[in-house]
Amino acid sequence: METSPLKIYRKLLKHFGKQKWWPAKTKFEVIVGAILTQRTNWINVEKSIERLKEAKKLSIISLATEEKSYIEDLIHSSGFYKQKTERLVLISRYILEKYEGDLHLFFKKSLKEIRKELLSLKGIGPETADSVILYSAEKLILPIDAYTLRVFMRIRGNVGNYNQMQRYLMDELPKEIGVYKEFHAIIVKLGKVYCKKKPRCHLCPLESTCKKGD
DNA sequence: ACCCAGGTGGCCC
DNA sequence: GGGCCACATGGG
Repeated sequence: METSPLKIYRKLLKHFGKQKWWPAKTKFEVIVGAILTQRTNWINVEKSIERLKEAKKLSIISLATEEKSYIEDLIHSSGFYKQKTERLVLISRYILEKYEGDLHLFFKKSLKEIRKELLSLKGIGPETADSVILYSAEKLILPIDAYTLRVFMRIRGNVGNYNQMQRYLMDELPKEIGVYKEFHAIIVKLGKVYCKKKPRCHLCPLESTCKKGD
């Protein structure tokens, strides 16, 4: 029975194949998706992103200046649409005002600085910040989501809080952006397919290591 | 009619 | 530090 994160990662890779995250065309689209998907099914997020694109509002300048009620309408399908509109507008205005609307300028800063600035924005918590840093800024940090905590809880028992889980996994995994990107994506894939409330452990690739139940 | 989804902030102790 | 709640839609 092997429970090391790297072994688990390899097993999941073999089972599911590469996920090739993040599904977005631009760095800014990653940020928008990261905010919209907070506690929300990705299908609903895709609809919002499509609507933003059709309306030609998927840009820093548009989201920073557009009427909020209009953005609320465009992202309606993602739920929590008032909060999320606030969050999209806030980060868009931040990048516009502090970095001339140029994400590359923002991402030239150090990982620590970027993380600190993202976390200072209301509505950007650790997972959203780390997702933006990994998939948009493409720097070395591993986002921890509910699935990650659940999966490792089932395999190892108590896993601690966000920071402890993150430290543990980043310490165990090869320090490569590509690995981190795939690892996070494939854990989400596992969570979507198998680790629902009713575990289907007999089909799960981690069956032998899973303690079953939470 | 429930339950959940690629969280976060506010409040409480 | 952790526990609980509001935030809201759409699919199973």
